[in-house]
Amino acid sequence: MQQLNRQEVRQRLVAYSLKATHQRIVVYEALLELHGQHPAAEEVFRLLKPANPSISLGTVYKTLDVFAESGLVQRVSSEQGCKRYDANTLAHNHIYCSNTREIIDFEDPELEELLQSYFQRRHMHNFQMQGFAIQLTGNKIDPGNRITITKL
Amino acid sequence: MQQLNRQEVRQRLVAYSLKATHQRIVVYEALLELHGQHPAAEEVFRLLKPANPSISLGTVYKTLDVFAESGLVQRVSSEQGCKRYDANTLAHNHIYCSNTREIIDFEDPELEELLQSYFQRRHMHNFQMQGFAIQLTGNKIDPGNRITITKL
DNA sequence: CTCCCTGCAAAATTTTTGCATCAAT
DNA sequence: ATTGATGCAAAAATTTTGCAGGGAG
Repeated sequence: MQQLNRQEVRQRLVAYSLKATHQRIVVYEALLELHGQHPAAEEVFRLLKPANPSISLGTVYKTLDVFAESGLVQRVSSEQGCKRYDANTLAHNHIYCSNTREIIDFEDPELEELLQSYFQRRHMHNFQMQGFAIQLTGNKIDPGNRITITKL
Repeated sequence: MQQLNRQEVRQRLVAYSLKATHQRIVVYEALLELHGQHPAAEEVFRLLKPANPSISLGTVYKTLDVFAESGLVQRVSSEQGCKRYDANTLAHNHIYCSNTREIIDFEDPELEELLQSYFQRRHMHNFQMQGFAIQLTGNKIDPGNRITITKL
């Protein structure tokens, strides 16, 4: 995720027709900082609170909801039973690790292209497709290390 | 989803090393009946309760959890922030409708095969892949009708 | 008979809501 | 100045837990 300064965050909020309040700015910055972790509201709040002692948990909930509705961030599917968010609206593919319960983004342009052309050859009746995503499930061997994918 | 009688449900529970209690049987039957709806615990409970007035909501929660841990049913990813379950452990592909908030199963053997062979040509470092799933997002045009997919 | 499952109710967790006040445009 | 966002606290919704009694193997 790219690094954004205050001014850029402001502009991005405005681009999504959102009032650029201080709380919204810091919530969005927290999401950027927690990039790759797909945090729930509570986790965003915990990160924010020390530097912004006056912010309230309710506001974080409301803000994340507004962000998701506006399309500024994505709600991420999870099996954990709580709402989780991602500032990266481009990467849609996720790896679920059943060991560590992590949700890990991955991008694979070749795979996207393969699916793109596959779905172009299908016709959906009564459905307007907006996008697709792939999820891999499995286990990290070494929980402390990263997962990498290479061609054979 | 295939129709199962009591005896077959019993056998299936036992096959997953689960004691075949009356509550487990009716919870599993409810999941079969709600096939395609990916219900949360509460919805399973509502369906069950009239015919089984003595069953408790807590038991439904525990039972669904036990089912998911044993592999008898799947937890289904959702963006709704509650745990949802599916008795169909074969179909992994889902369509999310942002209009109706439905999660709709779909199977597409050709697509599975395509992905299967794709992933066989990749190597995952530090990850043991167990399976993959595709999710389509979009909108049902007519909420009252089914979605169908055909080749062009 | 034994062990695990169940019902119940309380507690914990997560999320939403109402309202007076405050701040961004 | 206006409008909508915030903080706070209460309420609602969801999920977990502890324990005494009950039922399956």
